[in-house]
Amino acid sequence: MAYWLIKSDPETYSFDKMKKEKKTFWDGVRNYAARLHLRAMKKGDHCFFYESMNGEPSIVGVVKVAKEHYQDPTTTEDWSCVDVEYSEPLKRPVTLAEVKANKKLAKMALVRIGRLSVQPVSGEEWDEIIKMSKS
DNA sequence: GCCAACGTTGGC
DNA sequence: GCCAACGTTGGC
Repeated sequence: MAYWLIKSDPETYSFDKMKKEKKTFWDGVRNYAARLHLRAMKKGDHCFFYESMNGEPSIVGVVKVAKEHYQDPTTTEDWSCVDVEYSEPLKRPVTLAEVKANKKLAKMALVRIGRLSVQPVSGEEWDEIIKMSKS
């Protein structure tokens, strides 16, 4: 079981929309590092859903990988997408500011390489963020 | 709306 | 194959 973090601009695709639709395909990744991570995802892996650029950037919920990577249907070029399904919201959102303020999370890709739209999360980081969301 | 950081492109 | 320049992203 691996953990990931996927970012979305809520104007494009919000967690609320995800909740209503239950499932979506995660397309539009046009970055080699992100593509590498997409292709490493396995069915059943858990992902944090991160919303950027709308008020306070935050991790808002959890989704699961429903289908492993396949050709992104929105392009004929060599890009991948995956299917993800709604799992559960966090008890409360964990903001980027909180992640940055937590020393245990200083190594997270979210902090170090903010622009990466699909990134791996370690088990420790996952647990820590879940813990923060419950406090 | 500005600016910093990163990724990509293209010239050499 | 390196590196500078440019474009884009995203936080503030």
